[in-house]
Amino acid sequence: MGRLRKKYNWKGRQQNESQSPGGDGSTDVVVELGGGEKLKGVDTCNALVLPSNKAKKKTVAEKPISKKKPLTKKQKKQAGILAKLAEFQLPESELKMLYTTAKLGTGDKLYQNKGMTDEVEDGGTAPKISSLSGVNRKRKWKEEVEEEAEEQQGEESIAHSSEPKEVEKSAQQPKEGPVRKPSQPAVFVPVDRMPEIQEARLRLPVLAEEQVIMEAVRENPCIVLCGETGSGKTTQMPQFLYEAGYASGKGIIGITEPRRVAAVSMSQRVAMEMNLPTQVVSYQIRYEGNVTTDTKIKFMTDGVLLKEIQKDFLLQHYSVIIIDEAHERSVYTDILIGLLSRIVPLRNKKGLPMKLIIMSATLRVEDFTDNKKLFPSPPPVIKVDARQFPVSIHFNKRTPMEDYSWVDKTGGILVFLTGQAEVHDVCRRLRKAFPFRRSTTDTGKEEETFKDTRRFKKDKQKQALPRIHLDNYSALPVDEGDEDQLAGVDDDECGYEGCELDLGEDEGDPDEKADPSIPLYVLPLYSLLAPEQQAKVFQASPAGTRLCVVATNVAETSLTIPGIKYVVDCGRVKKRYYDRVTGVSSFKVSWTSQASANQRAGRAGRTEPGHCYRLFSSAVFGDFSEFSEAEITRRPVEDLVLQMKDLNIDKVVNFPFPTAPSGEALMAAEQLLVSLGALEEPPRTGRVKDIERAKLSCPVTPLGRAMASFPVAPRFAKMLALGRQQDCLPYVIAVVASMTVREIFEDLERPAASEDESSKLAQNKARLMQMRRLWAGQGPSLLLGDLMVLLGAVGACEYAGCTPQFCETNGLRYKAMVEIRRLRGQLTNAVNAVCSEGGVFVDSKMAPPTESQVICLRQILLAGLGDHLARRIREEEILDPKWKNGYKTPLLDDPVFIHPSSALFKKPPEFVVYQEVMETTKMYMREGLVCHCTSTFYRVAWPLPAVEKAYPEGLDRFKLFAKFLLEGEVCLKLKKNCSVLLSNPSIMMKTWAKLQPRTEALLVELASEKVDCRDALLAVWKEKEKFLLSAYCQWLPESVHQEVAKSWPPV
DNA sequence: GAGCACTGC
Repeated sequence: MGRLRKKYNWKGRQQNESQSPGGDGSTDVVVELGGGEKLKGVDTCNALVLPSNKAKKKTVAEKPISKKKPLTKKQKKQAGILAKLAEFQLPESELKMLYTTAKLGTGDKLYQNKGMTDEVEDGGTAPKISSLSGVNRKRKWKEEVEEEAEEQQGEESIAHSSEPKEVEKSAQQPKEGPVRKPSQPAVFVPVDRMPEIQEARLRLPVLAEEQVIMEAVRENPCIVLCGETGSGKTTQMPQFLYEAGYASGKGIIGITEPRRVAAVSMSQRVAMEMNLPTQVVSYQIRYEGNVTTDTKIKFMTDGVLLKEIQKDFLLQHYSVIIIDEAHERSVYTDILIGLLSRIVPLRNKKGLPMKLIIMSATLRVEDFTDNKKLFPSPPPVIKVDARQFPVSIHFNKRTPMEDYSWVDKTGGILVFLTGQAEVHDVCRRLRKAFPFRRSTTDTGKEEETFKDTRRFKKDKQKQALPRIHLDNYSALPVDEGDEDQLAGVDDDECGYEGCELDLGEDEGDPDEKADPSIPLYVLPLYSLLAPEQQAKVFQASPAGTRLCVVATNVAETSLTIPGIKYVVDCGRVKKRYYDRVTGVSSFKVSWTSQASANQRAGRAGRTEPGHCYRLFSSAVFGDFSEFSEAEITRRPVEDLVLQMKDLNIDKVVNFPFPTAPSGEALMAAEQLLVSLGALEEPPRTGRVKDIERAKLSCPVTPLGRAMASFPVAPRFAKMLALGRQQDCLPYVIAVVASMTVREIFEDLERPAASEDESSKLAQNKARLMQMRRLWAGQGPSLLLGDLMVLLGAVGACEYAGCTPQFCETNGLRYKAMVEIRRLRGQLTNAVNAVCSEGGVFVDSKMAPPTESQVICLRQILLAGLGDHLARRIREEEILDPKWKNGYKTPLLDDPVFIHPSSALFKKPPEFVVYQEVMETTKMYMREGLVCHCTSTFYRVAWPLPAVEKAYPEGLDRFKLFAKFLLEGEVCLKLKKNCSVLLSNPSIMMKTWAKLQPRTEALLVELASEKVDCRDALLAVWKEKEKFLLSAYCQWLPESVHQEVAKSWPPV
């Protein structure tokens, strides 16, 4: 109890008690709980929602201790002063004005108005209290005002040690003006929280550790904070830092989240808790944000901060960076940590100290702490408890290997499966097993469900699955369900071998017994599901039913469904795999990790004690890997490498990755970037060792820098960089945007929820096929293959105003189209930023590309995908009947195929370029583009058919003609001189051609008579016989001049 | 002749 009083920032935590005018403590608890209940379903916060009985008890118990006891003595005194001072207090409106003027002066005054009622006793001298001496503040906070700057640079200085030395330091610090400030503050910035918020905060485990955490922050440049979901770290850590003055100077507090929704909702949540406007607690995500010059706490997605580092490597705008959800090990998070491990010491050296706080939900932090390359002296790890309710884990006695999507155990509420198809399959089986009848409620949903069942019955029969005793289900009284009976029926239906094993386990559990008696309200949930369908899981389920969400991994991290008590976990995940050698992608289902299984289980304990049913045995669980691998080790890294090169990190191998990508992956990235012209070509001569080393440290080129400024994959960035030709940029932007956004077309194969829907799906399918043909165009536009379909779809959708209706009738995914629209906007800005005279804009009425634009577009697209070329396997090469219609690629032995959904499927061209190869039932190419190229291709040296190229306009026209003339293509008589030419004819086309008198002479003469073709030349020679002679002779040694002159003109 | 989990700039 006494301990609580001494806790760091105890005053901050209790201020509501003393300040809220009418706040009487006793009712607070009730009020708070009421409020908490209201929050149900919102769950924007990991911690503050859904107070439970347990939480209630805790609060009640805690309250008299934490509040009343420590307060009475001092607080009373303060309250007296407060009251007195309040008489002189300015009205809120005037305070607001002070707020802005204060901003012009010292940062310390900035916050006075906020906590005025609370902190007035300090009067003009801002309420500065050392964040560290906060422990003792109660005793001596007034005397210690000066101690404020005590620890300015004192990474080493200890909390309460206010030795004379330190005080001296403090005296010097203020003089330094701009250099002192935010990251080593010693102020206490009051926050005016609502009483109920304050109350709720106090229950958070992380609050109990505030002192420890803040001491660690002050003493160390970097700390690691571990706390599971429910600890409150995400919402509270920024507040601790704010109160400790880390946002009082010029620097602000930055927090990165791996998802946009989290960044937005957390900023709103924290703003609400702190009673501050969103101009002060703001967010920034890819396409939007509400950051202002007043922003002090900024939530953002990790990619946003990475882009900011490109603009200002030292992140001088920030005094603290918090990396949230670091355990997820997203690539950007990993890169950020690596970069910040270098930025933080640099900032300290510069006298602009900065703090780094890495927050993780698991204790797997060795990759950060035991990595000497990353942090030579390991950062301290602070662990915080989580306010989670216990979850009983039930393992299967035996793990069925064939199929794991059982129905009999889904008495729970949240079911984890691996993919859309499974989700829909299990949904319909559950609906059948636990029919949801609308007798008690209203709406026409019953019908839907009924039809649904019928429809799937048909489906089932089609699939020749084991017989189903449908009668058993429908006859089963809704309120008399018996688990065993149902399970038995289910056994029958699925015919799973392992079905017999698990029923006994649940017998003793009264909760379980009751489960099947309630009809289930079954909802699917996965990422690609339309948002309005997704939203259903957050709405109240119909009366008399029980919510059962059948979900993929979205429910593990991205979406938190309120009120989950039971979790059923199949123990598997579908993951994307890349073959590092061939670049082929595939999806495979595999066991998940222990950490991930525990995370899934934890979803059952958010509101009350829960249960987790694992459809695998504990032995199998024991074989799971402890954690999932870091993403960076499982995917190509060319984008990351380019970003790093742009930051002048040439030797990417030496980068302090928390987990490094493989050498192969780095090498492949470097090679691709060189081939795209983003990196300088490494030397090919010299010592082998040096050559090898140089291959992994190619510096970035100017083109590479431009590419790095485009927020898309390097291949696409290259296309954008080339896009200016022939006014193609708007098209390139549209194509790149649509290739970047995944799943543009609605999945029309998915099972429908009703007959209405199913007929609609069929209709849409037919229409989409028709539209695809239309979009693919005719004649030359067919050469763009599927990209023309994309371009057509995007153009048509935009033309129609990008409405949900248009998308629905044309089989387009609305969310994807909106994303494309925003991405087009962003790319347009990015392109204009690099090349201002371009003046590109997003045209909602973009006309289809002209023929010459199509040809140009094809070349541009090929520049980014040059190595993704495939050649049709000729009749005589077919060694296996399966190779029919197959294509050969440079890197794969096996043939690849055009996907049946491709515009090119029916007329397979000789050559195609593809975006990627994905292995499903076959190796399929995605997004094909017809391709003709000149000369030979790649290391396989395939001869490629020639293609007509548009003759350039302007001076280039004459340059090109001059080149052909010199090469002997225009007048065959000149061919024999080719071998003695003083310069290579191709230099005519070089930008520096002007530097050579002979190029200039030839060009000037051709241009003077407008000679750009053979006919024009012959016409001029008729008039002027000696035309071009002297200019041509400049290209030849004198020894042949006479002979040339003799036979001039060479016709 | 079709089957793709999940994210971030």
